[in-house]
Amino acid sequence: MEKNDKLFVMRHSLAHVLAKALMSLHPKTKLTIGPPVDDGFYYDIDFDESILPEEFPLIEKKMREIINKGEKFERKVVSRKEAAKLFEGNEYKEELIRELPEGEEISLYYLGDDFVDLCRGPHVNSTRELQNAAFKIHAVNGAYWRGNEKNKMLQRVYAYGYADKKQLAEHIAMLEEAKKRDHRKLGKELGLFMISPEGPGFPFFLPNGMIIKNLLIDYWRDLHTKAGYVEISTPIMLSQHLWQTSGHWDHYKNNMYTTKIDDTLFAIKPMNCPGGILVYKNSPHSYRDLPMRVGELGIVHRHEKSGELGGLLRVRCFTQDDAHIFMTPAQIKDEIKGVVKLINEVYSLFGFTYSVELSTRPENSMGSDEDWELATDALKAALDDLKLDYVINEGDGAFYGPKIDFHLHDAIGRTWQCGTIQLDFQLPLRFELEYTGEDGAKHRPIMIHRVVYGSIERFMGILIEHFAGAFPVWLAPEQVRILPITDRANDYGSKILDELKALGIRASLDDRNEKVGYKIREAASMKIPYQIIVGDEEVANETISIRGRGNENKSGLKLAEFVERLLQEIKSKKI
RNA sequence: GCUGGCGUGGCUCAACGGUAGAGCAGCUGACUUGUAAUCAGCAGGUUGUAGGUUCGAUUCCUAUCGCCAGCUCCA
Repeated sequence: MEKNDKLFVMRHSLAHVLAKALMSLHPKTKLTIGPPVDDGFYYDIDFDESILPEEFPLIEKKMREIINKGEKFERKVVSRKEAAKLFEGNEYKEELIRELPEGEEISLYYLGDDFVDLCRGPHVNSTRELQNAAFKIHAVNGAYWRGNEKNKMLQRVYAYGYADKKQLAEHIAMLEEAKKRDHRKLGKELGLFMISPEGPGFPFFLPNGMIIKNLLIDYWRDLHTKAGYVEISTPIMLSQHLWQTSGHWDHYKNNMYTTKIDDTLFAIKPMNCPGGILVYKNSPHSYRDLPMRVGELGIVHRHEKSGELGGLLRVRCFTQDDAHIFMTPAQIKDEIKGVVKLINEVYSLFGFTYSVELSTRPENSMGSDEDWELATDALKAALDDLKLDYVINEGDGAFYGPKIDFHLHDAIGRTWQCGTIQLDFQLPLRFELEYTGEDGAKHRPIMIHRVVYGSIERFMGILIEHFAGAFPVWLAPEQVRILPITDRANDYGSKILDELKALGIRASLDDRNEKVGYKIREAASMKIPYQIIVGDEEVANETISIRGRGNENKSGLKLAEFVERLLQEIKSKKI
């Protein structure tokens, strides 16, 4: 949504209508801000009583009344003094006015003669232009003033907002559809994973989910071996001393689980890097060894706040498909490009669309300005070289360096950081890493921390929603199910099963005494890519009938023909 | 962690101050079936947990745990 385009202006105007409606229903409300968002608009208010969902229709009715009156939006430029006087007693607006840069015009927008808001605009001329607009208040949530958890929590009233009823209905229908592909629901239905109340945020992989996880890992290993990576494994728990050296103790302690062994404090690793660094330090290195690309499927634990957990997308224990690259400064750009290409290859394989963000230095960080600048520039240069579109996320980097993040979308359009490439000058310094250069002198290597999947858990969550549980054949926990029509075909089915299994195909035989319709229904609801149906006819002719996802229906096939096609699909990782 | 909502058998849902009900799944039996649910029977919960109010609580109140949405934070 472009700023100032029609939809944006409409939503923004509706936000003012919402504010006016809220003010008229609750005169003690203090208005703060109310911008348009991707699917509508919201308004943040400070009001002592809770706005409850029961009230939504009432608010909507009030909004409709305002719209039907055809009230005018009128812009008025005022002095700082006048603005301050007008909003006296509203500390939020006072703060906003105070922070407006000297010399900037302060504009107000009146809506009718009894409502005014501090606003840059633009707006429609009259609410008459909103006659066709369709909106629906759908939530009220807490939100900190200016997004800072130290500030007061306000009430954010959210509404969907579209140009007309049809578009609104489509959006709501889309959300309903999206619920069906929620990975938590599918994870349960398809037997992929579970999370027990005995371990909030600690996912269990069930047999079907484990098949997918292992396949993702197999693919990852293959890809990385080809890309010149080696693999290590480092301990899940290491001494406090190590985390003090790495800086995690100062910057990340609140998220770390610790335990005492004898008299020494240990921490369960929240990140794999310090372990990887100990491996690097285990032996001397020459410039000839660099770049060294060292991968690790590391299980990390982080104490995320309880309210932040959600399915597989945000957990407290996850497997990072991590790797650390140790290199010379001259190698930075090529290495970053190499990783970007790797990530792109993987995401393309699954048909994901993703967005790229470059995150810069956060407040609570370590290292010198020069290093940060150098690192940030190197990341930018690599992205520019590859001509990738990206947005800059100011202050969102890791405490040890800037990063490039790759964001994937879930079913309801939320984005989740998965892949990330982080450049790090700090840890090599703290751990005094070195290599011997061509000149015979010691030099300090630079590190890249990078993940492709991000975490296998989160990636799988996205994957489940992306495919709505209907995984590509190469990933499907069960690839083929054989359904005999009567028990006269059971032996034939069993023979087919043996042949498929011998080829490494994940197949099963449903020889229960049920009608074929029942078996089909069950196999289809498990989203199994192919069903082989065999009855008297197939037994007599030594053929098979297949049912593929997507209504494919063929009979009189030879098993060999089908197998050939199946193996091809698996090998090519067709989606 | 914060704000709001929710928490009934494996799953989906009903009842809502007066001894918890259905469908699916499960088990048993019958049926041998041709492309998305064959029929019958049986079994299964004291309503997240702990208190409280009440003659009586799944239903009301308090605390607590968990889940969901959003905020904050993050792979």
